[in-house]
Amino acid sequence: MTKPLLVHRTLSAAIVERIRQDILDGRHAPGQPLRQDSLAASFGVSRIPVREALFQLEAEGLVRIEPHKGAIVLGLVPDEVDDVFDLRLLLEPRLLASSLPRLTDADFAEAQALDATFGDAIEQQDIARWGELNAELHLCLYRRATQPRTLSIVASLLQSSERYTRLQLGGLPELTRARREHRALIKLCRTGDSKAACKLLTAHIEEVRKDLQRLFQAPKRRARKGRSAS
Amino acid sequence: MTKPLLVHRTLSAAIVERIRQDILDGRHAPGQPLRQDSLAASFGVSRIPVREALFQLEAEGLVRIEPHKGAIVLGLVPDEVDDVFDLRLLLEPRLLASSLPRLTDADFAEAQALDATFGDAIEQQDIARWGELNAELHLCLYRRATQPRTLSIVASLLQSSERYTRLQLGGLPELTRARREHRALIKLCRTGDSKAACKLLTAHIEEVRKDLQRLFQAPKRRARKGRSAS
DNA sequence: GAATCGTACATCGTATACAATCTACACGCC
DNA sequence: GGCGTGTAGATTGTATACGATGTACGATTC
Repeated sequence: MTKPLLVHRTLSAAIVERIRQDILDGRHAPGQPLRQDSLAASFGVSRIPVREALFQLEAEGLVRIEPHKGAIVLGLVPDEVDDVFDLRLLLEPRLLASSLPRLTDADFAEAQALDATFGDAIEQQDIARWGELNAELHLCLYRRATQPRTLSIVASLLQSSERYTRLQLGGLPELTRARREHRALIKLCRTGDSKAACKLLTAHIEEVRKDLQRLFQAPKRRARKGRSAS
Repeated sequence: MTKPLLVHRTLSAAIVERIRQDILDGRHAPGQPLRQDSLAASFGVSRIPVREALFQLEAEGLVRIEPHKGAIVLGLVPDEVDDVFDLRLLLEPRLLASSLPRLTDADFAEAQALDATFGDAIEQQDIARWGELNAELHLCLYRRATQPRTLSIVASLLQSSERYTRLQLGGLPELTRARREHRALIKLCRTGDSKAACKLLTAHIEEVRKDLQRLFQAPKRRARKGRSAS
């Protein structure tokens, strides 16, 4: 499996993951300060690896650190949601077009395996899992692209998306639709029809965005603290 | 001004800047390992702030850290140069179009001030300076855009560009042309003609890219170590 | 009573010390 | 001779300890 959990090379890396999950799952609310001492105590480690973890999370855009004051969890800004999905629509088809001709059978096999695991995660309601599986699946299809910078940007956009999409955790119909689209996408990629595949990919991302927009408008308002204009 | 220089809130932040400059200026060659001990000794500090600086530089894409092995300076991959400029061409006009209608007189004044400083830096051959001034100038024009994520991505792309363009340090004609284009761009932005401004911006970025391509082909080959396929 | 100052506490930043891991080279075995 | 093994040195990772900075709150002054 992709979750050995014990094979983190360093404590810092393990703690990054723990805190990241806690933020994504909402166990640390936006605006909430993350005290080094209390985190260190809760993990049973010293503050050093906690500090390094917080720095990494700041680079990922999940927290903001102010010198001598501490780290606070950043909130979800509606502007940013739009921006992230605009960027995905702009960049992912480009990546796919570049990567598709170079994809190997092994790549397709891996994509299908990820899709299968994705299906399992849906059945088991494993919310924490299907978000990252979705990201892995997308990245798997882009991996042969010759655009390393775009690739790393998209990886980070996918992770941000995960944070948003995790809000709609229960959405069974959306998930099964997403999976259907994934399977169709993989199939199309195998045929090598780049144009059609990009089109489908675009539609797929649009659908997810629409799901999210519906979610942002319909239910109760969410907190918007934790991020000032910079 | 935007260069307080002395008021780094922490040692880590100051060291980030020092090491970054050393890499950009080529004092640390690609592929070269950065030992925590020796860096700490050369700055007269302990390894803790050095470690934190290295983590930040990894997030910026200047070094790669392998657990228990250390940090090495990343090299310039030709693929990435293309990628970075493609992304700039894709994203910067979008930002400008969004920001332009909201730009204030103060913003324009600041842009012109930056341009003037840029001119001074050219005269004084202050290579370390004009790269970041160029970035500040571009960002100044984009600052009112409602796309926070794109903004931070472009900021990082501009910094990467700086690394490339710094190779051609001597290029007086390229620099004066760049400055001319900047002034024209600011003027156009003042008129509010978004379409024309974006067109000029695109041409401007294209020109810089061409300068760089010329540089990559003409002179001797550069080292390409320090980055493995990931 | 409002404002300023100052002190105590909480929290962060950095130095020092120790433990864990990696690398290189010598040794022994097949 | 090739190849695994093991040990010493180098380097990184983490814990503990101390100093610096920020914040809250009460005292003092006008």
